[in-house]
Amino acid sequence: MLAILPNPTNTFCNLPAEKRERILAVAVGEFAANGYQKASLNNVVKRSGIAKGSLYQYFENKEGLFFHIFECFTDLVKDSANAALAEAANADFFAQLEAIVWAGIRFIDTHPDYFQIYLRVVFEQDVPRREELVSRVRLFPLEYMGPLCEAGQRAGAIRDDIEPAMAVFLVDAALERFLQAYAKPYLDSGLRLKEKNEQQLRDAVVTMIEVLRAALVPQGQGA
Amino acid sequence: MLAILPNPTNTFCNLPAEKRERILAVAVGEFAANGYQKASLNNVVKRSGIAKGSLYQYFENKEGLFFHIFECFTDLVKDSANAALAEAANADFFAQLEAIVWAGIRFIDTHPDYFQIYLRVVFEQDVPRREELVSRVRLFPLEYMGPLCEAGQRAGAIRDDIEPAMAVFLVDAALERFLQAYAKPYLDSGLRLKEKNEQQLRDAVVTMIEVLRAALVPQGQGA
DNA sequence: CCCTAATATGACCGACTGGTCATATTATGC
DNA sequence: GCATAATATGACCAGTCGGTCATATTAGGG
Repeated sequence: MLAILPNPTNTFCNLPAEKRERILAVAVGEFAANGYQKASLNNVVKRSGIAKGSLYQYFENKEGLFFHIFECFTDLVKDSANAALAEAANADFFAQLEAIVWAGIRFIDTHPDYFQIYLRVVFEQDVPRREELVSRVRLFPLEYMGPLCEAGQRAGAIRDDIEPAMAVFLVDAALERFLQAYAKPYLDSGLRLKEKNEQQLRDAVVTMIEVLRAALVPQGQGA
Repeated sequence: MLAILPNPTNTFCNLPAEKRERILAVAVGEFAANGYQKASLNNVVKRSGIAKGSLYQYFENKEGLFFHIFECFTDLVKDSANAALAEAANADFFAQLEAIVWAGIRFIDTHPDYFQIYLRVVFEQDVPRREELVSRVRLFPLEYMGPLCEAGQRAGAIRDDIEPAMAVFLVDAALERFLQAYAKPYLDSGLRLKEKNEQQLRDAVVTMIEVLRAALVPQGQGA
């Protein structure tokens, strides 16, 4: 399924860690700030203090650099989600959703530039192999949530009069938009997540999960 | 509140309608296909068969052209939403939501390029005065939905144990994402909206509204 | 018909882009 | 210490961009 992305050269991999990470950090910042097309390799080499030619000994071209960054991002996402789900493995469906939301919030706090790059990939058209990149990230929560919803329906925890796809859609929309709102205040429809303190944020998450539970639990079966 | 956007020149407004609309259509296509930054005015003049200098007699610069296009877009959106709400003025909250969704679907079918430009403005960082532009479009449904939710709570049609902001957030997230999914199949989490026929699409809309109703109606008060 | 004002034109500008390559520097094995 | 391979360098390239401007064309009023 997943086509292979070009790797950095050995020369890059053998670089001292400090230099390697400095270049990567500068490049991540540049792509986050400007998007794929407008990101300038001249800026990257200038700000990371290396020569233009060196960059082309580390990566095949602009795409190669970008794909490597995106691969780092997907690795970080997978680690983050797996850790969250491991902790909530035995909890019920909605508790697992809550764990996913918190993992997302922590991810955005820790790696805002990577999340910004992800948003750009999702919504810009001129990113090379965009749909393939998006699917690499989205496949994970979707493939996880689909079976979970179906299991919930079989167990009677989720109403069975709606398609599983619709349940997944609504949950996915709410969760993804919640994280977008957290990262981009002008998307939060008045929730003002970024102005909330820890406790208020916690309340907002709990409330959202509670409303989703009401939407998906069999009718007449209150919270 | 709303700062003034630069207008096209009189020269542009006095152009024969055919020529004016041809230029506009080409420019809309260019911005939709490439986003603000990568959109090429050289392409616009080439494809619309006018001289480079003429474009700069019609608009102050690239921003001026883009702002004019966005203003056309917001006018179309307002007309579309107002027409939908006028028809559903006396219906209940959820019927009005359904009308909004259908207006959105029709808008995307009729003006796919404009919708694409809107998505770009929302999720790209390098669009001039982006947040102001986004708020011009989002203000409308949000200012409309907020009071409607509060009225619903006072009338007992919407549960009053959640903040109105959270109700608005969830509804807005579901509706907006539904339209995004309709416009961009890789965002639809498996709903496969674009593969549905008219009747199946209608069912999907009804189901989504039904699920939202379950989420927001007072507990124990079934559909 | 002519003069003026409005409009149309495209060659041209400086800035910047992703990418190349001959050359310089450093590391390695003997 | 020397030859060879690996790495680092930045001047340079062709192409594109948004934007300008002197000049050509057209339109309108007297």
